[in-house]
Amino acid sequence: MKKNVTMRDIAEKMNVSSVTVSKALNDKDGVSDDLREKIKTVAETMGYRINAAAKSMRDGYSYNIGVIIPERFAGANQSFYLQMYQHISKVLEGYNYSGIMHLLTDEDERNKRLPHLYYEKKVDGFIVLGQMDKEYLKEIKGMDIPIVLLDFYDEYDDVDSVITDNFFGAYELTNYLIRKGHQEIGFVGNLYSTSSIQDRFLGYYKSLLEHHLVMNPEYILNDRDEKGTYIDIEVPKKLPTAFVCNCDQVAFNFISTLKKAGYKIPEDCSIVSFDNDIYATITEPGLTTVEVNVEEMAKTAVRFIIEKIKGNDENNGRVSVKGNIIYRDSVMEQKAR
Amino acid sequence: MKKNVTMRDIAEKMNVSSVTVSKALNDKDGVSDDLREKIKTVAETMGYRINAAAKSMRDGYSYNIGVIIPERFAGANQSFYLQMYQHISKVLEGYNYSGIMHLLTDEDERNKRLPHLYYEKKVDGFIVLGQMDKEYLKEIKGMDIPIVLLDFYDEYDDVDSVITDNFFGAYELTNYLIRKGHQEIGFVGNLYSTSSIQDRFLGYYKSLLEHHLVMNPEYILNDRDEKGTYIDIEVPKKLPTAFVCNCDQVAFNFISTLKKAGYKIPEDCSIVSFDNDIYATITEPGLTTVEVNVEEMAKTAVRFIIEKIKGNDENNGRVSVKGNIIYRDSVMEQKAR
DNA sequence: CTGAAAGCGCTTACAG
DNA sequence: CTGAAAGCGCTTACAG
Repeated sequence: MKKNVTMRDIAEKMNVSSVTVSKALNDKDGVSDDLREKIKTVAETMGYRINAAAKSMRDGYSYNIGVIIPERFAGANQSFYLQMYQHISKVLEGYNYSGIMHLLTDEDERNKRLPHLYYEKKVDGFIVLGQMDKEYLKEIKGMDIPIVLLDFYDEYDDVDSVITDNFFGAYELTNYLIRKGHQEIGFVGNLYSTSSIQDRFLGYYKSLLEHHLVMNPEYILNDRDEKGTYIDIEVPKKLPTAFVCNCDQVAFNFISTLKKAGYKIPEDCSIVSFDNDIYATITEPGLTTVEVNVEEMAKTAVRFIIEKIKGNDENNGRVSVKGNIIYRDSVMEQKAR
Repeated sequence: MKKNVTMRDIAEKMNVSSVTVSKALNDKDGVSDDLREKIKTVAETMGYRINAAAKSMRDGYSYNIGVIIPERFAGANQSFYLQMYQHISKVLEGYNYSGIMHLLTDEDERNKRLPHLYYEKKVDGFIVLGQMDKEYLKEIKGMDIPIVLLDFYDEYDDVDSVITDNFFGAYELTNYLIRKGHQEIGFVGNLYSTSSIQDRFLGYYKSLLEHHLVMNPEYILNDRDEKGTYIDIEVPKKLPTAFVCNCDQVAFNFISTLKKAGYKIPEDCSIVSFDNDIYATITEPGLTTVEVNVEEMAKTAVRFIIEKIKGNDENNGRVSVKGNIIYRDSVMEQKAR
């Protein structure tokens, strides 16, 4: 098998020019159909494969997109961003692009060191996956290639971002509880920890307001410290009839705490949450939860970045992708009392 | 900010040739230290970034490695290969390489369609992550670039592979049970399903043989059908005092089955398993299990592929990476009876 | 120590 | 419909 078959090799073999070969293989005008077919056949036989580097150099695109993920979001039990990357990678293939993952270390983030992918012009744009230091983000925004933020947004609206509709998801989830007859509903999550939790809390709150239900501060439970480390959740003396938890893992922890305190789920207290990750299925009972539409988010982010690369510099702003409620057995109909 | 600063731009600005700029920036001989420093400074100021495509074309390397993962191994609850990819990607960066994930669809696998990364010469080699169809593998092996198999091996020894030491891990795990006084030890896993399970079974068996303990066929329990779908595990009338499960998830399922049958773990039956994934910690009690050394496996696979690309065509054969036993609370000392 | 020339493999703009 | 020329940005081998 010959190692490096080039267009010129094919051209020589067929006594045509390499220009004609290029046109034939790329389905461009300027070759007769007959010759085109012949060239394609010979190319196939000779095992011709295009040289991406040469093409890249010629037209100035690398056909690669960098996906920046802060390393702290890619730990052993956090597969969410890895799943997201997987979808991105898959969607990019459909555009003839490749996705290159870049794990951002805490150190590089602190020292504002941009990915080597940037310094080598190895990518045409970046999808930035996961909230990061503001100063670092500013640095990222200073690059002269397009970026799209994924699963978080910047305070300034000058850059596109694709996020889950946390607000609306929690709102729908709470509406569902209310339809099931619940009037006293708590929330579990540290409101000062992440933007997602805040939005979920506010969606929950809006639902309460809309139904003229009271938000009882004693039913707003903290689940983690400022650094994000989970803490023991303090169970109030008297329980509401339901809780909205900010994520499945916290729901899992909380249910185990409630069980130890002698409560039965969902008989004594209904629980709903967010993510539909593994914790939603291993909890007894299974959790009614909002599934994030990872695929749709990936598709949207990729579409935006490709558009920008193609030169369409329209600002898409902040786009929310709606999740779906997955119904399981953690909610019980509440009789009026 | 100027868009595309090239070496020539720097050269013109400084009244030297682009050859000199190239030498200076690449720390090659042939430039005075003084000039070198000046060039570097100017390059920095002008925001020069090397063009990977041009470099690639020149020296024939893409500085990319493809990582092929069969799509069925990258489902929502299977983050193992994604973790592995993440480590590969990280290790590659240290070699100035990038890892590009390619998800192999069942369809492409059936039709023996090679990754587009290959047809575009976009990668210098492939790490093949996860067992796949033999016919497809043959196709892969027919490519004219280096490959390394990761987490599985081929029946022929002509290609390098890096695997977990399943055999030795299960052997050590069983030895541990025996040291704890267990004499009747079962195994959970379909022996005809995957090579990993087989090897784990054989390691378990060797430990029994070495200690002159009987392998009771009634204590070898099936956990899945031929397609890999988990089935209800049939609990034997009389239990041995311990079981080696082929993975944490199965241990999780099995323990839940045993509990429902009224057994207490580890009092009535000790359990050990493999993987140290999320199931090892959510099981009550936590599982004593073998942790796969993902990082070391990634390092080894990357080292092999880079060596091969650099032209060292020494055959490394099949290399096993040892795991570590993580001790938790699923094993109880067994008093002699 | 410095630089002119050549070439990596492709594609576009232009001439015939 | 076909092809000669030029150029993308770099680096190596060679000449001075």
